[in-house]
Amino acid sequence: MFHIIEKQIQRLVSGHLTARYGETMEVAIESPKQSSFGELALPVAFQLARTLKKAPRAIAQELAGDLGALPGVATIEIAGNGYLNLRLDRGAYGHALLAGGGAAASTGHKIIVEHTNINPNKAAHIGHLRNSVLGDTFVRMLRASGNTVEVQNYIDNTGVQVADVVVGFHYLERKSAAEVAALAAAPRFDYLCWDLYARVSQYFKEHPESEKWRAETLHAIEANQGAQAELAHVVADAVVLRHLATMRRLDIVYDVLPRESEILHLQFWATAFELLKQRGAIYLATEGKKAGCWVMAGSHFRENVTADEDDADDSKVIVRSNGIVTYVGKDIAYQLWKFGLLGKDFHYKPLLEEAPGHTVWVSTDEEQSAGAPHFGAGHTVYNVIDTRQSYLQDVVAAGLRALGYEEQAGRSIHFNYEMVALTPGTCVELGIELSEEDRKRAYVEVSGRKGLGVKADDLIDKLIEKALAEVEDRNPDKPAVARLLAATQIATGALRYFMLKFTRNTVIAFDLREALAFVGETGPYVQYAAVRAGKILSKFGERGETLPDFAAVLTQEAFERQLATEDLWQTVLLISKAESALEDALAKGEPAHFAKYAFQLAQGFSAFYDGYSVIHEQDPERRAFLLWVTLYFGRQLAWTLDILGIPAPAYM
RNA sequence: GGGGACGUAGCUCAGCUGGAUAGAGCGUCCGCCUCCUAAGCGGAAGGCCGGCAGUUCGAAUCUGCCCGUCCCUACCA
Repeated sequence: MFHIIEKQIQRLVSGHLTARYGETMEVAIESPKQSSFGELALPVAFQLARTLKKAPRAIAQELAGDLGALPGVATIEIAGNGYLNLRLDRGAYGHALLAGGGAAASTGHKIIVEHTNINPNKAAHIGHLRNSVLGDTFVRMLRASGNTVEVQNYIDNTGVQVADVVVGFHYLERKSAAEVAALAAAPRFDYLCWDLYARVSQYFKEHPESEKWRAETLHAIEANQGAQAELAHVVADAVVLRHLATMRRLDIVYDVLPRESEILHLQFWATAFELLKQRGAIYLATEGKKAGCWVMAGSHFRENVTADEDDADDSKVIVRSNGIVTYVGKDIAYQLWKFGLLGKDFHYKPLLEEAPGHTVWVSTDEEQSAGAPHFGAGHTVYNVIDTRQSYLQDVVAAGLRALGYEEQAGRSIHFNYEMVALTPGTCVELGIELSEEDRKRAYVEVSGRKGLGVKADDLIDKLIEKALAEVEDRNPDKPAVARLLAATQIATGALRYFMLKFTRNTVIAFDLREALAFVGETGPYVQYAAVRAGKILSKFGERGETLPDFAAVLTQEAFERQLATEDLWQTVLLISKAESALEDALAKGEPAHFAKYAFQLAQGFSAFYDGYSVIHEQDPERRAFLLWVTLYFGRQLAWTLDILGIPAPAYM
């Protein structure tokens, strides 16, 4: 509701400025520093001061006089050096809230969000969790504001990481595809791969000559022939299913899994390669370290480098001298497909039903796409990828530009975020051994290669265990199944909120104690507010009472009387800002901002809960009003939690 | 060497395109459950916003320089 008023005033004031001063400008609207100053603050007088060469306060005075009555606004005051502070007409505002507002309008463009993208060669860890939670929440935010969104989870099933685990099974363990398939059928095959991957990495370090196994394996995989290729399929397919299962524990699902194997087998890369060569985006290096490689010149993706300054050292290898394309090359082909620019499409087959009525599809090279939605061909593409890969993302975007797709390159957005690292303290707590130098660092990077990290499923298990103990303690009378469900929901809420509370460019120094916290600024705190609101209403029902006819009792005059109480007005105002908070967070591209709003909303309700006894209230009008606030809060918080992907438990 | 991010309370972090007395959580200390679940609420202490200069009516926010931390700069991704 608040955002509607905000926009309306913005429009009216902006129109007035154009008419009065001939100034066209975006009218900024802020919240006053103190709530006692009103609900909206306009610093326009400051903005105008420059061009009009007048004191801000004088301009503010003029504006206050000229603007006249604004709809929904009770008073306009001049404050400070020239602020215009507006107070809303509380009665009218409350009454409008009761009547309800409109839904978000659809934009019509398809937005593609690519996230998760975990190499299918080991278990998911907390770093991957940040990616998935960030991506999934952003998707929910986009959808809640009316966008059509397609969620893609790119599977690099032919890359070096999968190859390394295949090396482990084939050369070190000497296992056949059938034997590995049997292992893969057991629970948590991804954990087994986690250890093997670390072992292989260590083996390569100690026996550099054995790295030829990796090259052989990569060749076999790319050619899709031989035992290693078969093993790669077994490993990658099984681990992908494990990743999907892990993410589903956090209510994260996908629409389609485009796989690198199809990028190769369906000649996506070959097509892109031809395009890149034809348009001179890449060239064959003939001398130096990169002789024999197809490279992209540094001037394409680096600023401040002119073509004649181009240094072979700055160039990026797209195709290795042994003929194998790099990840970046394949990603350029993939990006082209995402925008519908490649002139080719995958075939698709249903992989599994992730939720009732929701099927996740996977790319395939065999024609069997019956019933598949039309994937790809997006208008805007968000790539949720950690910030360390900025360089590679720049190369990919440069690839699009070099092919003449300037607009699409601009709408290909690297939704970057910082890594999750471990504090040395947490490593000690988890029994992870650290080197001398690592121990001195503020934090150490999670590394799959070193097997250094906290596995996602382990963390979720821990959270559920802790939540269950609390739930059992508080709800001994509830059935075990229901308690487990509540504990699982609390764990999900705690984890998702934890991953979201940091802004994207903050390195999360993962602290186990903080991640396991259920008090303070946490998911469970927010969930608890929802539980309490629900409890008020269920207790009310248990007493055999029925809700009043709000429209009849809560007239505009009644709202005016009730909202004259300052803290109640602040509570209602806060509840009405959910849509506004979403818009703000989307504009900033910062899910953390929306998570923060959820927390503030819960804080507001907790104070309300403490300060007012709803069902024991004697005055009928006040009681109806308090009930309405409770209902309104419940509705807005449910909407907010849903967008954050945080479930609302029945009790806690 | 080049590119980028960061430095705000004891700790972990928010602070929007400059704006009114710099915020939150944790931790510490003090209060609050015969009353809708205390995973809660109220209060207190705690800050030269890394440093210096500049831009201006006004700077945590913008610019430059310095100090410190981190990431990237692979024929890994």
